[in-house]
Amino acid sequence: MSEAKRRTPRSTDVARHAGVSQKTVSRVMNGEPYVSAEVRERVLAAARELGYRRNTAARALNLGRFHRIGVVSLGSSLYGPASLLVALERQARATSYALSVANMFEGESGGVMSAVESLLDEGVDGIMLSAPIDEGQELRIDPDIPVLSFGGFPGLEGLRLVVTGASGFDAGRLATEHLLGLGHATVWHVAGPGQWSAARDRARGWRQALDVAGIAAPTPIEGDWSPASGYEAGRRLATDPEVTAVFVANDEMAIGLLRGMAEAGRAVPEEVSVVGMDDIPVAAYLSPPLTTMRQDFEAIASHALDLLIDQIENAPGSAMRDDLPAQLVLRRSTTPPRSKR
Amino acid sequence: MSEAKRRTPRSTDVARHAGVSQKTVSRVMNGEPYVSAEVRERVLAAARELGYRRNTAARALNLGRFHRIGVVSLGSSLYGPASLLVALERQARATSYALSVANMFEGESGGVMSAVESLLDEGVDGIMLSAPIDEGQELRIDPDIPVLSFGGFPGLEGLRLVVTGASGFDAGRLATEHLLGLGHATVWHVAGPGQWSAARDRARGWRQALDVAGIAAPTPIEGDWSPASGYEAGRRLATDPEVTAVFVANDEMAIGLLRGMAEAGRAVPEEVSVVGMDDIPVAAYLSPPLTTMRQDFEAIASHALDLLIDQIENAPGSAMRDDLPAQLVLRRSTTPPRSKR
DNA sequence: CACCCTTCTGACTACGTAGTCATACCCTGT
DNA sequence: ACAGGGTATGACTACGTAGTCAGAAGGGTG
Repeated sequence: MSEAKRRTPRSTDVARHAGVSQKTVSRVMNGEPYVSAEVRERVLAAARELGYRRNTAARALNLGRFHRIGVVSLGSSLYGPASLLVALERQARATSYALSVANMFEGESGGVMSAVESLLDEGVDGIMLSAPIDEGQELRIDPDIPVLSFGGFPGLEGLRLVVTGASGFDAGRLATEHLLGLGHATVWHVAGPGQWSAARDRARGWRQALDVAGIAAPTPIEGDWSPASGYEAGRRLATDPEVTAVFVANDEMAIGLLRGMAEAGRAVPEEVSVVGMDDIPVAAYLSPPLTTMRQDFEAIASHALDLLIDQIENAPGSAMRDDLPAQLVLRRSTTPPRSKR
Repeated sequence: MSEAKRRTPRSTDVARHAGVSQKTVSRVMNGEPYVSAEVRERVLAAARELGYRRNTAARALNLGRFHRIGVVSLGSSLYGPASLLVALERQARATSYALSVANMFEGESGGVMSAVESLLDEGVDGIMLSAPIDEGQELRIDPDIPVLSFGGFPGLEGLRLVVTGASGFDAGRLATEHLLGLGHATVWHVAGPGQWSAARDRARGWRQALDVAGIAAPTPIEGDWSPASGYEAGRRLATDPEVTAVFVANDEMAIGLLRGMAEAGRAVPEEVSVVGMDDIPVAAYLSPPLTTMRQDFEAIASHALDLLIDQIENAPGSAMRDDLPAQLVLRRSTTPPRSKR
């Protein structure tokens, strides 16, 4: 092998090696019909031998599509968004699409738009808003490019949009029903930030379960997903003896709340039952082990990818809305209230 | 604007609009010299007006570079790898490189290679092994493509490789020195899986601190990063009254260990001091709040990107090795042993 | 004033793939 | 034997950008 001439092989090299035309190589690589088994085999052998790999850039240029989906996620290691991202990447490999991630960072204004911009610069065919936040400003994206958002909010008008829920609504509902089913008179709620769709979904589910039971919903306390805010909420709720059951919108805040309760001398679950959300890996090893809601991120990711890819390849998009089921993971932080034991 | 004709504008459209040649538009977009201020301004205005965006595919095809770095990460939501990923994405935006992530999943054999393959198919210019695991098999990657690994292991030979550490060694050393400094006779270690460079780095740091102090290292217990494995380790260590200080290789395992100790009736920190690693967000809200080691992921990411980009653009690579400092976050899970109080 | 050098601009073309279209071949039925 | 339809292959070309090279315009020097 002449040292000087070595460079990454192209389809013409494979073609020469296999004694066919470049176009035939292209056909084989794309699995097109109308190639004889014998030629297909020869081409594949030549490709293998030369270590041929299709040039993505040339492909994209020719096809006018990049086969790439951009995900706007959150620049944090919150378990929910991080897990969704992992699931998305895994599911994406089963498709012909690659994934690009752009994070927004708290405190940076226009975080979503700057993330979206960087994705558009990369040339993505569709955009996914994985942790949609209402920044109070309109989202300006070319209406030709499909957008999938996990939850809607004002400012999305005029986009080629698909909205899907994750499992927030179902989770909120189930968690609340579980606590009411244990005999608690009502259920308090420590919510996520109101600008987050995910937070609003969970709160809606909670409220609906109370409504169905004919119970007036207490004022929810709004946290920021952090353990610190859960701790604050815990300190506050601990002072009210009426509080016997709390649904916390994520496990990180629930951990903070657990500690707040402990410091205030309120025993969990003896005096206060707590349900978290996400089933983070450490949830089972807290004191007490945390009852929580689990989302099936693989299913959510797969569903979202299907919807978005369908938008990219076919239909000229219309808004829709659906929600996937969540699952209760029963541990020791919930129990019937004193009065019912 | 005629409805039918609208499609994404190309540089020739901008050129026509601004009354210059396509090449001049290219010059302006790339910030090349030898363009008069007046023309530059006109071109930029035209580009803005038309919503022009360079076509990445055509650019990549022409340049022969994709300006994309592939990161092989772990398909889990372990705090460490997840945080590094976030930091990498953030730092990458300051460069001209985009990031692609491919996760490997435990239990899937050849996980690294299949992740690498999917990155190479995307056409990345360089590869980063973010959580390098020794799978016991050689890594077969084209020696032309630079690889940066956070820690070395056998099987990387023959690659165009740069090795850098994260902060594992320093963290292990500092954690152990802290515990010895409190007066503990020795320090036990709950390590991560031996195939992980990160786990080995931390163990090396721990062992080195003991060596320097002239203390024989107890046999480390190997976990798998999960709270469950930490719990097992905790139950085991709790039975040995000699154990008064433990350095745990990540916070998730430390949480499991805390619970294992609690269930066995061993008080932390009164009877056993515990140092974790990572400073996960909930660490401050555990019972007791966890003393732990913090890595500066932004610095690690930025350093790694610099090294890899340098490899891509310049030097024909040589192995090197360095390590960044870690920082002790002092909380309440560590205290001097009974004998010294 | 001729010359050269610097600054600025455009025409032409390569990059590697897949779409379009033309064509050659083979089998089946009459 | 021949028409007709499916099968198999190749020549040519477009995709949008930036590199190369040629050349025009302007300014300073001997």
